[in-house]
Amino acid sequence: MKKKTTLADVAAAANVSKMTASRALRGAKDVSASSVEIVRRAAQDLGYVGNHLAASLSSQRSELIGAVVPNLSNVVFAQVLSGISDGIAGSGIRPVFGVTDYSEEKEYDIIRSMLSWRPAGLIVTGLDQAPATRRLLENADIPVVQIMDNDGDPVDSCVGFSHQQAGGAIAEALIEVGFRRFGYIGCGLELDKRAAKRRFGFEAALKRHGLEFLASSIAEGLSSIPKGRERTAAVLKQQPDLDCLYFSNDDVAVGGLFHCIDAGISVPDQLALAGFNGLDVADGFPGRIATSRTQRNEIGRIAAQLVLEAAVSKGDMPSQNIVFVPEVDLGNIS
Amino acid sequence: MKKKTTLADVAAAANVSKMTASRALRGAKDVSASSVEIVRRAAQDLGYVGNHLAASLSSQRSELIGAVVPNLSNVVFAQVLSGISDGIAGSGIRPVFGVTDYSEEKEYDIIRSMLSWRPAGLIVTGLDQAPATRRLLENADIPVVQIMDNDGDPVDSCVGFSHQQAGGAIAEALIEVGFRRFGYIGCGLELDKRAAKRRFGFEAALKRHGLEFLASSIAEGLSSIPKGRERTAAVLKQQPDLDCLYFSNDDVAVGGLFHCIDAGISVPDQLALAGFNGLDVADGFPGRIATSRTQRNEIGRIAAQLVLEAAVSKGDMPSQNIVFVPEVDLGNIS
DNA sequence: GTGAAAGCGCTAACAA
DNA sequence: TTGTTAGCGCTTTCAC
Repeated sequence: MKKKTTLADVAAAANVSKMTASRALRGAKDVSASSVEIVRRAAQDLGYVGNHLAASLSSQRSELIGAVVPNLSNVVFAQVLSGISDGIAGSGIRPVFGVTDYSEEKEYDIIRSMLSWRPAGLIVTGLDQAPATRRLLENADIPVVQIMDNDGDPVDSCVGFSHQQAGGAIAEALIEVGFRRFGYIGCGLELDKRAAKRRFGFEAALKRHGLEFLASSIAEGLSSIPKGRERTAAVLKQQPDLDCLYFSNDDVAVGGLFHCIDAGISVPDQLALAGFNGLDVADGFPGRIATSRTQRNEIGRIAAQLVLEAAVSKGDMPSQNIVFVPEVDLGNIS
Repeated sequence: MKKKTTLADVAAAANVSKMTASRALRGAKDVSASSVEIVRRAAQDLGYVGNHLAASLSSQRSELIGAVVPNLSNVVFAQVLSGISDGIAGSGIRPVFGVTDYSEEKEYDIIRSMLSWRPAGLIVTGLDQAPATRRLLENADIPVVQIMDNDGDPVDSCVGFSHQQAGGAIAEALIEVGFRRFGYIGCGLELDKRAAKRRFGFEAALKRHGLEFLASSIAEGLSSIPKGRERTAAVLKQQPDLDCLYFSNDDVAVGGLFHCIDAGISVPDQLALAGFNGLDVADGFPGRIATSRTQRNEIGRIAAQLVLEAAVSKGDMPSQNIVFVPEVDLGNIS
């Protein structure tokens, strides 16, 4: 391992002190243009790559931001990360990510491990962390932005939407256009608190109209197209006389759609399907599914910008609470 | 900002030296069980969160790994990140990601910025970096794993597959089952070198059989379902007499499928469609599209493990070259 | 505009 | 098994 060139090497090559070199490379103002020029050239010649570990340790502020999401095998949280990446573009800050797989233990470990990097801020999915995790966030003394939810009590800032309301809103819309015989199919509600909130909101809306789920199937584990397909078959076998099925998300709903296509059930005429997220792929289907479109990219971007602003203003920025409203899209239903 | 508790505080509280505290918390072996117990308890009581910046600076090895992908708005590279996350699970290493948007400049900046964190290793998508970027990687003196491609000359290790071969393989398969009148529709080949390699491989296979693309449309910018739809309409208008369309990936192909469904073109009887990636969502369609299934999760996982192994063996591990072969899936074609 | 000294919080290397 | 000393490479602070 050849010795890495350090700032001292650059300074020596440029015949200035380490401090001048440091200032020149960081673009500080109190340096003469000529020094900047000489130092820049020396750094270039030596192939100097700064050391953020040392810089952050010394300056007590790191240029890392943590992003915690429950999963990355479907596109939703990937788009959140994409938005975060956009939000910090040009700031020099690098995003560190962690995938919890919807596990509270993993979430705790990930957040703890991220905190040990003294990040400039943390973006965490959801408001329902375990108590120990919440304590970690509260004591972190850095900007924390919880995202993708709004039903609960944020630690600090929050950028999201109410899942309960989203479930209620699409239920109201579906009732409005005439559906009455509802069924529900979901995956992993024991882990995915937000999906559970949607179901709750949907069911509450049904109740307000004197309705209820006539059939319901909740599978364990991650949502997937095959699981949606299989459960749809099972539910329709048990209760064929439904006019609308609400799914925990679009993936599961697409599985339902595939079952209907196979089984010769016309969507939405014989049976309407409703999901959640507003995935692009669901848009062009012959039988469109209804959905609630969420602003995933935006949420990631804005959360990242909040962290940036809070980091700049060094603690004297009030917590923000930014609320999105997912847009109900009934697709080609009446 | 309340002063963070440091290792010294923990050591003081436990009545041992900083070194003993350090060793106890890291689970080093040369510490008595009683010391470990006392230090652990003290750390717990004080809510101590270690400082990886200081630890990494001091030990000259960081527990960060860089992952560079071209984009995160489709699921392919999200699954790569997911695989990386799996591959480093339990190691205490945290992944830092960067999104290049297929821009060589951004890629350079991201990699440079990642290197300044002195990561344990770097996982970079593709083999076709700009010369300056390649130099950066060559001089980085850390394990570098290039992924998702195998057509070219890796800097260090490589986990991927040949896009050229993948294009050739599906072409051969389609010719084998009788297709002769091929068209091509792609997006962003000017940026996505790997998509261009697939087209090249496909076209080379056609040539070997005395065939060629009878129509071709290459759109600029990111691939998307709407773009695939629109281009398919345009190509079929210009050259209706095709029996098979090859797309730059599954997203574009799904767009093509949507056009066919709209236009009443039976897939694959009247017109076969072939994409690339093997997205789950494409599986259940009424008219299945042909595709090449790539092992994205696996590739991410193995790349991460290579970095881990190389980091442990401190430089004396030879470069690896792990080759996957995407599996051709003709769907329900003949 | 520039530099010297001190120290960020930890660990390597050695000594006890 | 434990402690001491000396840094890791940078930035802060303050003097010039």
